[in-house]
Amino acid sequence: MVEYKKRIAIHIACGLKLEVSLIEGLLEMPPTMDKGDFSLPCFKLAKNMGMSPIEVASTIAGNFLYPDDEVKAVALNAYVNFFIDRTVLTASIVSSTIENGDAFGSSNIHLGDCMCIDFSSVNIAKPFHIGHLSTTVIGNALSRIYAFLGYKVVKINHLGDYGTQFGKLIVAYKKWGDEESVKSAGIRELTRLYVRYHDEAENDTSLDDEARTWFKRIEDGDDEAVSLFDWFKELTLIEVGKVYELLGITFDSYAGESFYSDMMPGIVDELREKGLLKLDQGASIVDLSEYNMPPCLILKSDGASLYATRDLAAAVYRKRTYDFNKLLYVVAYQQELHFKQCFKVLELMGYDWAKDCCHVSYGMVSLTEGTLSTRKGNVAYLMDVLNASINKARDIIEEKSPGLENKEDVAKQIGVGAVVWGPLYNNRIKDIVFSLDKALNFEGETAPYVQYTHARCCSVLRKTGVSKEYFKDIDFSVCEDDCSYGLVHAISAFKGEIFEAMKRNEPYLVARALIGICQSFNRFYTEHKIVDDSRPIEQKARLALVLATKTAIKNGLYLLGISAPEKM
RNA sequence: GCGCCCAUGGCUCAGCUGGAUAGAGCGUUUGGCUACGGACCAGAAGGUCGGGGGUUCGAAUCCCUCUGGGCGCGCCA
Repeated sequence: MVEYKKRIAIHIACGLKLEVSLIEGLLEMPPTMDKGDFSLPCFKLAKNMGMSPIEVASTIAGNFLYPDDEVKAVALNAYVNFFIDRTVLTASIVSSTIENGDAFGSSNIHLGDCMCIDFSSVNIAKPFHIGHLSTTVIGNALSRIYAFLGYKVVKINHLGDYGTQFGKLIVAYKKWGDEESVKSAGIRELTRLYVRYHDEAENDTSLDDEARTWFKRIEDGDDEAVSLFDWFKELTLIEVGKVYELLGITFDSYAGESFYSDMMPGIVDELREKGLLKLDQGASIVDLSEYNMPPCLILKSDGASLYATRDLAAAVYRKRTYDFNKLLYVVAYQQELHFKQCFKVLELMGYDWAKDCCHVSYGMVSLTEGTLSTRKGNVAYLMDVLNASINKARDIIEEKSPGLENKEDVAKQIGVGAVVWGPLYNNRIKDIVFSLDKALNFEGETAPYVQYTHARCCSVLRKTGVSKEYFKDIDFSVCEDDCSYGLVHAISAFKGEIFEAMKRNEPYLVARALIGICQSFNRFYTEHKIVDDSRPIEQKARLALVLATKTAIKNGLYLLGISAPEKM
């Protein structure tokens, strides 16, 4: 498709003696299929050539010649519409899809490049709730998309395992908790303790002093403090590990905030040596007023490091360790200023790779009851949501496919897919008001719909039992109808959307491309009889289309981190 | 107060560097299983693209302004 655009542009440009790139930039996708595969609006050219747009269009169309008549030009008002030979294009796209199989849509243009991605970043002793869903699934999808385009990807779970909050937790545990309850209820018990701490601390300020002391003891390596903290950390990792396993997500590194704590003095020294550090109201800052930003706080007046200090240390460490070409932070938009400041400081430190750092921000998640808050106990645990969805999937399977052999696995694949779909289907920046009903929707533009379409393709292919050998010498001229050709277009668009998704760090482009393929396919499916022994030519061509569709859907779901069951 | 972001049918959202009648899904409504999976498909109703200016042959898209909402703005992360 892209190749055709280029070639069409060359033919036009040569005829008019103009730059190819100019014409290529003007070529666009027509709004409807009856206007062809590409179109050229002639308004701008008309200005250059001193003719009316309509005259230009008919001139270009009249002079347009393409070898073997493979592409035809038709003038329509001020536009020239180009029609590619449907049989030729279908053959090219379908056969390349089938040949490439699992690699269809992939590329090696970024081979040798490295991308580090900081996402999910769970907090120790806090539950994995729906507020973490976006960073987790968007980060996972981007990891796969980049890897698909050749990148070596390093997935980092930047654990929130540092701060006074852990002192608070220890205080709460020692006052109101016990080993047994924590062992049996895990994070939920820790959360209960944490919430209680905040309730009690409202009337008792001495608690905060105790908390600070306990945190200091963690930092100083005090045995009791450290072993409690390590225990909480272990419990957390076991529990979130269950969610990651269900989601099929793995990490290459769990280096969290505490991991960088001993690198902090080095960063502070470096900032000082480079003359960036300034004392202000007792705190050490990097002044960014010149760049129209508030100062970046490096050290508190008591000398303790801050959030930004650790992120600077982490970035430097990652560059040194992985030598990335790109470092993505999948973090909510609330922290936009923080990252802008960090990246600017890195730049001022003389690191030209600061330009490779990118904050991939996304919208806030709230419940209909209001903002999520662990402290206020207003949470929806991700595991609960996933289980509700899996249960629903199981019920539907019992009803519709009682004979399915691996029901439980499939219920998980579909249930998880439905929940994960939400943040992957819309522009990242949109805020989300979480609704269980919507998360558990299995109809329309949803993951189960895509999975269903995939299973349908598999079913047809299974029924005919054809092998790879069967797909030779296919006559695609029987697939020239709008419905079939629309499907070909949808499959063809998929490849480009993967690239665009990487460029914009927007997985939803892949998800939307998938929906497009599914809608076209289901239309095709109801309009055409695919399996038909009496018409072997049609059957072969259509089955090839089915196989190509299946391949594209499978790869697309993979990129989004969603399973593609063959039966459901 | 300053800065960033958002605003498209009842709801949730697409709309590529400005281009041909603004597209989907949900919901509402009318139809379609004696072909290969109805978790599906076809049709209908429903939009002054938040308001107002401007640039342009052409604006949902770019600029200005107003309104409404979200987020951020020094010792939390």
